[in-house]
Parts: sequence; structure tokens; C-alpha cells
Amino acid sequence: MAIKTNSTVLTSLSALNKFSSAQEVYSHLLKTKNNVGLSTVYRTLQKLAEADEVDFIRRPDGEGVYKVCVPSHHHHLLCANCGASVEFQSEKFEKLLDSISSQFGYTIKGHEAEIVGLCKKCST
Amino acid sequence: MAIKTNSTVLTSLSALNKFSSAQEVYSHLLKTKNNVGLSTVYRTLQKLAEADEVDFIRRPDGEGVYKVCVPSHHHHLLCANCGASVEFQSEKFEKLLDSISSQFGYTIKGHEAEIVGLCKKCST
DNA sequence: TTTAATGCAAATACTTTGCAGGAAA
DNA sequence: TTTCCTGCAAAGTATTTGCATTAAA
Repeated sequence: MAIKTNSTVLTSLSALNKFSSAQEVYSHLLKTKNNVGLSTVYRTLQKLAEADEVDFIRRPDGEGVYKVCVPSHHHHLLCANCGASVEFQSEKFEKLLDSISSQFGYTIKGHEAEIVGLCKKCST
Repeated sequence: MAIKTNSTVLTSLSALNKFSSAQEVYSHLLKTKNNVGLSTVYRTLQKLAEADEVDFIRRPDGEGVYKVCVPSHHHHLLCANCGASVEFQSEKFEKLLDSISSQFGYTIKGHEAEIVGLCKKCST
């Protein structure tokens, strides 16, 4: 039952409300008494990411994490310490990205430019 | 003999001349008949990165990669397909990054903003 | 019936760690 | 001697895959 699994995972991701790894989604599903296999979680998240229903990025430690985001084009500001994230849109930023990357012959595809820093709490 | 290992690894990284993983450096060292253990390569690369002698970033697939770079502050443009990279410096970019991140209370630390796209060759 | 999804266990790949031997101070 | 470095093997973690089972079309 593909559709049901999709929505189960999506619901879990929404509840978590932050970039979460497959493992974290899996744990959360266990806690909420949803019986899903770990591999199914991995497969479902990959599918959702391919369909642009969730965003996929990597934490500084290399773990892949997913999050339900606004559908419009945006980038992320990510906290290296606690993983908190905010989405932002900036025309200026897009233009500058284009300008810089085209200078070197590069083409930017999706919203593949995450900025890693420290959030307010973690930068004290 | 720490110093010797450091320079052996640095030499290898320079020869590779691109962002390379610990595994790749290790293979290269084997080919060039330098007998170093894999864990030593990992440990040495980590040390070099902490000392800011090499740059460390993550490939889109999550593998950690290292490269000898110019010592000044810069960012990277990374090809998602072949891994090619260029370094760039842009006052405008820095300012915009600062402006955007401070808007959300974030502080940017090192050169932790890599832009992933497709290089000329891979974007055809 | 034919196709697609699922769970489990096994297999990968990268990375870290414990430990004993050896080099350097 | 004392401390640090190294290599090997073992362990750990994240992720993928093979396969038999089951649900859906």
C-alpha cells in the first residue's frame, strides 16, 4: 500500500517538524505505533525527495535528512550545532549565485546551496 | 613520526589535486608505494583539517573529502556529478551571506557555504 | 494473474576505536 | 621511561539490496 505509507511517513516528518534522518523517522513511527520497516522508510523518503515533496540535505556529519518544506524555491540556513533550520528566499541571493556560478561555467540546479552556520542559541 | 606522515598525506592530496576522500588518498598512497595504514590516513586528514591546512567538505553522497586550498577565506563551487570544484572569493557574496544569516540570528563560521551545481562538462 | 510494495536479514561502504608494538623525547 | 604515533583488526553507523511474502490492480 504505497499511498498509505507515503502519507504515514509524511505525517511523521511533519510532526517532527525539522530535518530528520530516516532513522529518526523510523524511531518516531515506532513510538507512534506505526509498523513500518526501516528499509521502507528509506525507500519512501527517497521517493518523496525525488518527487520534490520533501527536501533532502546532508547534515554536517554526513547523515541524510529530510523535511517537509514550502513548495516554492528556497534555500536553507542550517545550524551546524543543533540542526535547526530556516528557509529563506532572496532574489538577490539567486542572482548572485547565478552570476558567480556562470562565471565558472557552472549551472545551479535545485535549491542546492545550503548555508551552514550557528543559530542564535548555539552561537552564544 | 607525525610530521613525516603529515607531509606524505599532504603531498598525496596535492598530487590528486581535487577533493578526495580518505579512501582515495589511501589508494593513492598505496600506488605510490607509501606504506600508511587507512586509519592513519583518516586521523591525519582530520588533524590537517582542524589545523586548517586542508579544506573539508562533504560530497553530495555524504562522503567526506579533503583538498589543499589557498589559505585565504573562500567558498567552493562543487559539481554534483563529477566532483570538480573551484574556489571563489566574493565580497558581495560574503556581505549577502552575513545579511541573510543575521536576519535569522545565524552566525556564519568558516567557509561553510558550498554551492552545488553542475560544471560545464556535466551540464551539457 | 500480473505488478508493485513491504519487511527482514544480509551485505556494503565509510569511519571510528581498542590495543599492542615501536619510535621519539 | 614516558609519551606519542602507527597499523591492524574489530566495532559502529548509515544505507542499500536480495528475496520471499503479501497486497493491490
